[in-house]
Amino acid sequence: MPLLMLKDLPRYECLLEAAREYPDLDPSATEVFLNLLRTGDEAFRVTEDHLAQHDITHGRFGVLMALWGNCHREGRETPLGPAEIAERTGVTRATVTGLVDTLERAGFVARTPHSDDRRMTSVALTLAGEAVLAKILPEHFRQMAWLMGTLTESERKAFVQLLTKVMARAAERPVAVAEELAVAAARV
Amino acid sequence: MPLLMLKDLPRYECLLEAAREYPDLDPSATEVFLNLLRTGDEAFRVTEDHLAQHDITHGRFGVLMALWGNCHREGRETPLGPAEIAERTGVTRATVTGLVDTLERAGFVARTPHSDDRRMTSVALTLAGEAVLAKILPEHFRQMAWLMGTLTESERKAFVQLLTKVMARAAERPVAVAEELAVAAARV
DNA sequence: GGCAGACGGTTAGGCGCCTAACGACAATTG
DNA sequence: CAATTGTCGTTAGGCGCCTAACCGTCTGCC
Repeated sequence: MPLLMLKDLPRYECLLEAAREYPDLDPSATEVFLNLLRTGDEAFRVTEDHLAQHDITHGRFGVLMALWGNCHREGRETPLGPAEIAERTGVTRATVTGLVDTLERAGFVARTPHSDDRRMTSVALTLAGEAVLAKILPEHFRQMAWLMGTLTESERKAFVQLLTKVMARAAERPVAVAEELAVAAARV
Repeated sequence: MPLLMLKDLPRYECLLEAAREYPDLDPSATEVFLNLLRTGDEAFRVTEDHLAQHDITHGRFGVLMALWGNCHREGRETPLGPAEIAERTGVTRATVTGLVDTLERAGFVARTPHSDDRRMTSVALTLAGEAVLAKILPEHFRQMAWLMGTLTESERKAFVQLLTKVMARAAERPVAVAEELAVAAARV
């Protein structure tokens, strides 16, 4: 998350006070929200710092992981097109173009034209790309394990359930936004 | 989070399988990590979309909120300098310069030179800035309340505790990174 | 067969964020 | 009082990400 969050989250009393002026403010919901974004950002930066040591950004890492195989090389050699990579990593095709440019310049991936469909291009890991992944991944996994090291297995399970609930809620957003836009349009 | 996350998180069986090849991979830790980043990103985007309707980005919003008062206007009129804003919002001073530029162009904040110390500049909300906040905040609060609406009070409490634990762990990161860099330096 | 439309990848332009470096000023020191 | 050191805000340059628009290519339908 390229983000930006209030460094010192507001104390709960401050939320309670603000709630008196803004009846829409739900103190406990706000607290969860702020902590969620803040923690996500913090976790993000932990891995970001590590990846940076290998000149890899999260964007580039996402591309490499997508090429590495979604469920760990389902078909062994699975070259993907930029559109497919964009789909799997959740960025736009335009962004993938830039990321692949950088990775290709670094020698970690290679573009090869598709024989059947001349619109398409295949992107595949090079040996250097596999090598850098082999170098990065163990430490990357250790980072995640260390970060969650204070949580017991049952805590982790509960954590994932809570996150999943919120994620499901957020996924309904398009509907809410559509309604909102409709309301906004009606107001004009 | 400017981010980028695997759109479809890997299934747990895939993590188990990958763990066989990479002993450092802790499946449950990885699962929590991925869900955390993904959910944080999703929540981030929910508010991002709403703010965008008012031509406000998260960066700009952070500046406005910082000016609005950390614990909701502690001293009523509290003009801040860019350095202070950067400190509170967690971005660099250079970034604040750009954000304030944009906000000033939009008429939401105003810069005034400091009388005592001529290095310093004060940034304060204008009336238009307060107005746009008054327009945005109610809906913003509603978004957060809606997003957490599926969670009970006790779930929220547990959630915050889990997030806090991970955040505390992440805060230890500088130490770990320092050690790592020392190791890397020793290797050369 | 021919043409409209859909789809692939890229380009152009913009914003947020960063680091590194600058010029102006203030505070500290000999 | 002069020189160093530190701080403040800004600038310059880079990357990731976006949207909008662009070409080249394939495809479906008549």
